[in-house]
Amino acid sequence: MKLSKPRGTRDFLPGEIARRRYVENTMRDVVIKWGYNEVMTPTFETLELFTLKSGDDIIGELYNFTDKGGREIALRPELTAPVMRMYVNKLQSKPHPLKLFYFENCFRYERPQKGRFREFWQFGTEVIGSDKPEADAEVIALAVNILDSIGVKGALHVGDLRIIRQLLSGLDNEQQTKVMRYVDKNDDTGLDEYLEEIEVPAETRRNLFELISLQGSDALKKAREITGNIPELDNFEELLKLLDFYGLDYTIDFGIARGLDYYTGMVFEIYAEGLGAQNQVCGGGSYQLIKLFGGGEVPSTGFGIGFDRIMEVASIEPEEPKKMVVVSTDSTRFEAINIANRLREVYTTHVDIMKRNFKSQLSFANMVEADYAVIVGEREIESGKLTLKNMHTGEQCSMTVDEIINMD
RNA sequence: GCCGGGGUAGGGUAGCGGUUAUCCUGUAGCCCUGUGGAGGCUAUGACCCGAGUUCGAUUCUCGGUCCCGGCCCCA
Repeated sequence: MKLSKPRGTRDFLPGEIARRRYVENTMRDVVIKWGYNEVMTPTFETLELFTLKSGDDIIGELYNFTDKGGREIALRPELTAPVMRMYVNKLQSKPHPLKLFYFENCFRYERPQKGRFREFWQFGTEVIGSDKPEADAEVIALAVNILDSIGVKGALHVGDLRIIRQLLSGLDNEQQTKVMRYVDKNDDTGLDEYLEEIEVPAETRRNLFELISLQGSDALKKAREITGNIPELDNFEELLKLLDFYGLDYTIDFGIARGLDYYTGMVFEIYAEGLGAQNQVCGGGSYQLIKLFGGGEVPSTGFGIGFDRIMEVASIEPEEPKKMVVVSTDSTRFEAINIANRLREVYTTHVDIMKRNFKSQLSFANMVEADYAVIVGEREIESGKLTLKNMHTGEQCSMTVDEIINMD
């Protein structure tokens, strides 16, 4: 009987995982250069960590279970909450800003489809301790930089929830959240009905609809016409100046709500082409979670990149190291092992472990697309010079092991 | 959670109410223990699962499951 893997999970075969590691390492190099430090949190956490910010509704999307000690546990669906929990537990007394990054697998009980799996990988960063536009701008620039480094071009959309919130300041928190939810879903009809239901004045309603439809270059100006000169807009304008300075192309978009999440200020999303319905490859913003988790009033800002989606559109390929196959005869098998070990100082090297004959070993070299076959026969052992066969051209020459190791 | 389309060896496929289930490819071995890519031979290996209809189901029906795509939500 054949076993199958659970739904929404994947096996990564040799070539794929090599590509994934290469892209991962490229991204890693970028964030490290920007001064971010990697952190790692547990694969599972207490269920409460995730329900605290999102409510019990989120349980439907979680892999959760009761452990043998009766504890309610969930596999992490994302990493911002765990990292914030870790911060509150361990990092509050470190110098700020704290600049952290992570690359981990996450789990969500959802219907799998293109670019969506039940186990998926997120690459993300969190900056803790600054609510200044400089921090927001750096985080956005970093996200774009990372995508650039792996050859992904995306459309960057930037907004700020404080402006909508300002407009809705007459509503209580729960009502605001509900409004944001409709905005996030682009459900204009539902939104209108809800605003009607909670008796929002007609003018506010009009303004809200206008604000969330604002997109593009004159959006800021128009927003000012709607809300007046509020400090939130000054702040946003400062952010945009910084983004200009970073040389980023962006679209102002007050329609980004990320309403189900915990964002409170700047929000941004990056969309890539060629991914169908799941075209959002990066999402982030600034938020307040630390107080909720028992820490101080510390602002933070960050983003998550959907690594699996990135892999669909990343356009960089790893460089293969030179590959050698040591070919021996029955009488030189032991010497072949020694020689392979020497070659491994520099090259990826195979030696026969199937007791194959000479010809088959050469055939194997061909199959694995080796660059060179290093022939170790009795003649070579006697003369001390090995036969180096270039598998691409078929040319052969005699060289010592040391010469082969140093040939580049 | 909702709506479509699918599932035959490792990969790609043909077929059909009764076949030894087709072909290509892959892999392993041999022809061939000192020179790869070709060829020949051999081996390997499949009807997603369950129930129903039927004398008989891989084929028809239903349910499940998994994959693919869309909605929703997100990454």
